[in-house]
Amino acid sequence: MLFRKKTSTTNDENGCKRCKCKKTKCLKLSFPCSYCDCFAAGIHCSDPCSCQTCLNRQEYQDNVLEARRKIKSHNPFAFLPKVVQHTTDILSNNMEGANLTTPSSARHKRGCNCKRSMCRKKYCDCYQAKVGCSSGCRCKGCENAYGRKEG
DNA sequence: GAGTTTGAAACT
DNA sequence: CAGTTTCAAACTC
Ligand SMILES: [Zn+2]
Ligand SMILES: [Zn+2]
Ligand SMILES: [Zn+2]
Ligand SMILES: [Zn+2]
Ligand SMILES: [Zn+2]
Ligand SMILES: [Zn+2]
Repeated sequence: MLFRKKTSTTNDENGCKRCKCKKTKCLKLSFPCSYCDCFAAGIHCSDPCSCQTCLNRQEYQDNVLEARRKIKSHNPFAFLPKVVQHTTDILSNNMEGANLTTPSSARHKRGCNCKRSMCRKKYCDCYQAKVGCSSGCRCKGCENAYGRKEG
């Protein structure tokens, strides 16, 4: 087993996320889209990351924790260490539970809101997760290959 | 690799 | 809560 060349931009199977953040210092959330995936995953940036002025590192854990606290203050579910909850609908495509979701579904992730991609590309969180869209989605013209939203 | 498109996080 | 801004990833070339 030699080191594999990482030509792909997707995360490695080992958990490396390989972000490329520039303005957020890797201290903002992301599910996978938007902002830093490393920070959202609760891990520090690693070698393969191409981020600039990264603060998501052990040396700056003070900043990391501060950023986490700030986000948690608004979203208690945002960064719980152990995502024991049903992580949502989006991964299971079922919303009957529908309880919890305290403030405003907090970590939200309840469904996509695609307008132009028609849920046919990874811009759509549902498609990225390989699940069909559900009633929780507000997509328009849904064409999710894993299942269209009812309607 | 540079440039465009996209939708969610963050902000107001 | 809704509208706008900001942002990095997905995508295209
Ligand atoms: Zn980052
Ligand atoms: Zn990173
Ligand atoms: Zn980083
Ligand atoms: Zn979608
Ligand atoms: Zn969806
Ligand atoms: Zn959809």
